[in-house]
Amino acid sequence: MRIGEFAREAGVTAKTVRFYEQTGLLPQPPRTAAGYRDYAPGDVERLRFVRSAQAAGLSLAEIGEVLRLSDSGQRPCAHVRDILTAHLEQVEERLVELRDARARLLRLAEIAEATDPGDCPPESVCRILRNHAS
Amino acid sequence: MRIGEFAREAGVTAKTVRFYEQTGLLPQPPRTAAGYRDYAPGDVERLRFVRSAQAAGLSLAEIGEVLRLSDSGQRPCAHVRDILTAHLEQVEERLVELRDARARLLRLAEIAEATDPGDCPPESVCRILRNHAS
DNA sequence: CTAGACCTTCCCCCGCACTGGAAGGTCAAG
DNA sequence: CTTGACCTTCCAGTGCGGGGGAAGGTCTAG
Repeated sequence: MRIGEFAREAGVTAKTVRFYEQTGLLPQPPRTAAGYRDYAPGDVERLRFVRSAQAAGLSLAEIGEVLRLSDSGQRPCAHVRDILTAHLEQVEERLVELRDARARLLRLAEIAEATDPGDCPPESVCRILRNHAS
Repeated sequence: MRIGEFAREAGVTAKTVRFYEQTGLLPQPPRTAAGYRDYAPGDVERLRFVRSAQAAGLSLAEIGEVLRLSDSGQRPCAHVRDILTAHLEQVEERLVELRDARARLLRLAEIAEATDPGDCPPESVCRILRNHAS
């Protein structure tokens, strides 16, 4: 199986596969006589794992840690649990920030509705956006 | 007023001020005989405007558009409203994504709780993270 | 035999908003 | 006179996850 088909099987590009190999997420596969990468059908699972871990919000570095643990024969379960917990906290924090941002934007939109361009003193850039930094 | 004080007045660094000048957000100020940037006290308002607009979620590019409109004598109100509306939509979308991500993480955490390392077949990397991409 | 689809390595580039550091000039206080 | 705080320009790097494209080799169908 050459790199194009291998990549398609997991829904990524050949570029991405080479990149993952370069960063150590995928091992270097054997090569054909012509120098082409030659993957076994079963190799796709590891690539798919990378994608689902990514979909769960893990960074490539974190995925690399999990893979290295697994490759060294350990069960990465505990480490995975830690990572998931940390990510959950980050997501919660980000949700709070985003809700704040939404509240700010709604407040500004309200001000924008109530603002007549004629009211704006010409010396300021934009009344709507002013002085709401706090 | 030299750049350090000017920057402090708005809560940024001198580096940032130079960067804003370089990207066209701030005009080039006059220089002293020694080549130092020389700001008038009133110049701080524009810098503060940049920071509050940024706090409202606008990118520097968007802030630049608003400033250019304002500098050309136009009222940027309508444009500002458009930008705010677009940002509100982006924030809503992002909130949906994050809520999905949280749900995924909670599901995975549940699986992690219920998983005994002994149950994991050695040939897969990590059962917790597998096959939950959808 | 040739077109075109695929593969290789290589190096640089994207966005975003800065930040770090080198090498040098300037100014006020002690 | 020296120290140290400040300023100047210029170049390069950060993090993240790849993407663009050149220059060249290989394979397969018609």
